[in-house]
Amino acid sequence: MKRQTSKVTIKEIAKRARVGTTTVSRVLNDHPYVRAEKRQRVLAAIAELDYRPSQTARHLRGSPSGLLGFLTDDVATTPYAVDIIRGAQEVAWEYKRVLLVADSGRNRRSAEAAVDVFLERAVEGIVYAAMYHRPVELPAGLEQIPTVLANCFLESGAVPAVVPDEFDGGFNATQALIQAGHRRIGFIHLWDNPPPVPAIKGRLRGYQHALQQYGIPYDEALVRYSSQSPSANYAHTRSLMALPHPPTALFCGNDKIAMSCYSALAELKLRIPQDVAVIGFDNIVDIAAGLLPSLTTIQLPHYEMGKWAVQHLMDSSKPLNGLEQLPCPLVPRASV
Amino acid sequence: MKRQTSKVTIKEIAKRARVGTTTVSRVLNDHPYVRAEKRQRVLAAIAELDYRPSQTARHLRGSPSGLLGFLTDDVATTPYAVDIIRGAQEVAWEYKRVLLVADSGRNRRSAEAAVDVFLERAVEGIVYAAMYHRPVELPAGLEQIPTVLANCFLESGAVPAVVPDEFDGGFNATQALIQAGHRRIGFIHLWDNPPPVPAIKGRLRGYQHALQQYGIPYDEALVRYSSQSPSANYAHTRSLMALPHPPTALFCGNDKIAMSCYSALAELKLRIPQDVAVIGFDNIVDIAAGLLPSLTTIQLPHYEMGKWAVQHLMDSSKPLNGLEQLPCPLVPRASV
DNA sequence: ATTTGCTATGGTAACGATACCATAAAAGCA
DNA sequence: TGCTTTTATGGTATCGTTACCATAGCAAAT
Repeated sequence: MKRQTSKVTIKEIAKRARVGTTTVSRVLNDHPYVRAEKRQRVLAAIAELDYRPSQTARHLRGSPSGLLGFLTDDVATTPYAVDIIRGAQEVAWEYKRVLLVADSGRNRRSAEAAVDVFLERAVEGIVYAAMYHRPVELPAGLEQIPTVLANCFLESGAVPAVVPDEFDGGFNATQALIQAGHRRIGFIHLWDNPPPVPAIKGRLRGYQHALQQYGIPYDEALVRYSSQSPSANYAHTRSLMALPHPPTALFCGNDKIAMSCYSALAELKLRIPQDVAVIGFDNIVDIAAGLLPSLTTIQLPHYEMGKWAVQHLMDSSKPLNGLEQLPCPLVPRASV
Repeated sequence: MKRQTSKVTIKEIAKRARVGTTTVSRVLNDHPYVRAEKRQRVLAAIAELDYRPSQTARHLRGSPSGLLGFLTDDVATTPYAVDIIRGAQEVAWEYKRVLLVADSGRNRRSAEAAVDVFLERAVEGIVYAAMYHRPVELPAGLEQIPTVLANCFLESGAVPAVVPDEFDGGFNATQALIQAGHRRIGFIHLWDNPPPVPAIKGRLRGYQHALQQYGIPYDEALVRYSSQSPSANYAHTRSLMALPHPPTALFCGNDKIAMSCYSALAELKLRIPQDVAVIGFDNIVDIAAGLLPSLTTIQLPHYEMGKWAVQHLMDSSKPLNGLEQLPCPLVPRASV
């Protein structure tokens, strides 16, 4: 019934059930060749003593450790990036694996320390996740062990990676606006981070491609690059709407920009979506569902990337490199 | 130099350094009584073969496992609740412990399965964290092992727990408004979740206590209970401002409510903070820093709760129960 | 010169679980 | 009946590490 800090071993089970340790082991791993009656006795002893086999001993004996390392660079840029962990955890669980998480905080040395810890504990694989989509360098030590990158990638492509398909997201957003009848679509884009951030190029290309596909000429005048400051976004919105031939729809590079957009439009007495349609990016639910009217936006596949990464680790058929791009679907709400 | 999947053991180090395994072990754990010259040889061998001691073997031999379990109920209500993990991870790291995370998803059975997994791996303690502040029931199995609750608590108080001091938050918010010169302070409060949610009672009591302390009578007419829908919050704001003697400041039960508040006030042509001051709760940075003007709000101590929980687990001087309430400080921005 | 006590070193038995081997009883087959 | 499988069982070595024990050289103390 009530155990103290139970450290019951297989030997005690064996003694209590009046069998050998081997028989207990056989019951645990349901091997054949155990008489039903003895199996019962063993099971009873296990229940009575609340015994659990030690994973440590099993692993030492040769079983896989059942551990996966999850390493992240923190810097919570967008809050839902943690969904990567959720996804990873979920698939790991299906494979009866547990996640060991460490947060290296963007520091090279401490990332390598974390990898070391993982290696000492014989993790079967490592997911290295970035909190926003970007190129990374691989911490030393990761070559020794199956690794998958999530929400980041190596310039060399030498390690399998899964990232959002920014192009797809940009395309979906723009297409949604076009299909709602808009032909003049403003684009307030991000322009904060250093150059090689894929979100920048991908989303813009998606925008352009959608326009092209629907035969709408690309008009440089409708595009703005925004620092992340709300007032800048506000100003961009006003400048777009002050155009001689203003847009009837705005594609915002992320939901925060869209939020500033809303206030600018409100001040201009322009109704959403009747006068101007707005679409965001990222699906920060607190923002998107909290705005009035609620914001149609694009979902980043954080959860899916987490799942994909672990799935890829566990699949024996593992191509040792490659870049998987996951779709960024539309989340329709009321602003289009 | 380049190892394959290195499974180098202490024996190989011993052989290569021409010493006994005991000597290698002594070097690893820097025990005395190893001649400097041999120590060098051992160190060299370790470096050459890229050897790392197996934590598994160490643990089997009797060392502590170095593992802490982190169990969460998911349901990401407020996105920054993950900061609990960050805090926990950070302190765990200081104590040279690693976090094993599992996400039971609010399901009793799977929570217990997760506890089982933790127990099999001999975690030294478990943090059970809820994603919003609420009373919980303890999954079976947790009695067997040191446990700390974070952002949740047991009605019985039988297990140590750390939660936000909602009263403190409500007080700080209200006090900030009072100190800015406001005497009529509206309060749009949460009223969604089932009764015993501590955020409700605590924040209201904090509000009332601040009023009382500054000699302002509590006026029932200034308080609204809001479902979480944006339109309801919008309506509440308008109803408050339509009062014969309207408030000059609004305390919103969370940042989402504040966001709706902003649009209602904008429509009423009321400027923030000149005409009406607004304060939020939760410090959802994306919202609070994204609004125009940026939103003064209250910080929930997610990060601190994570730290406190692990700290409490690791401290040998551990009272086996009690409820720690962590302060919810003001985050001043531009809306007051 | 003998005893004591430090420094230095390596052999070996655990830790808990399982694979392998040996054994033996029971069952199938000639 | 004798012989081969099949079923059932437990002893033991092993995984990698460290604690314990034994041994031995050498210096200081008697």
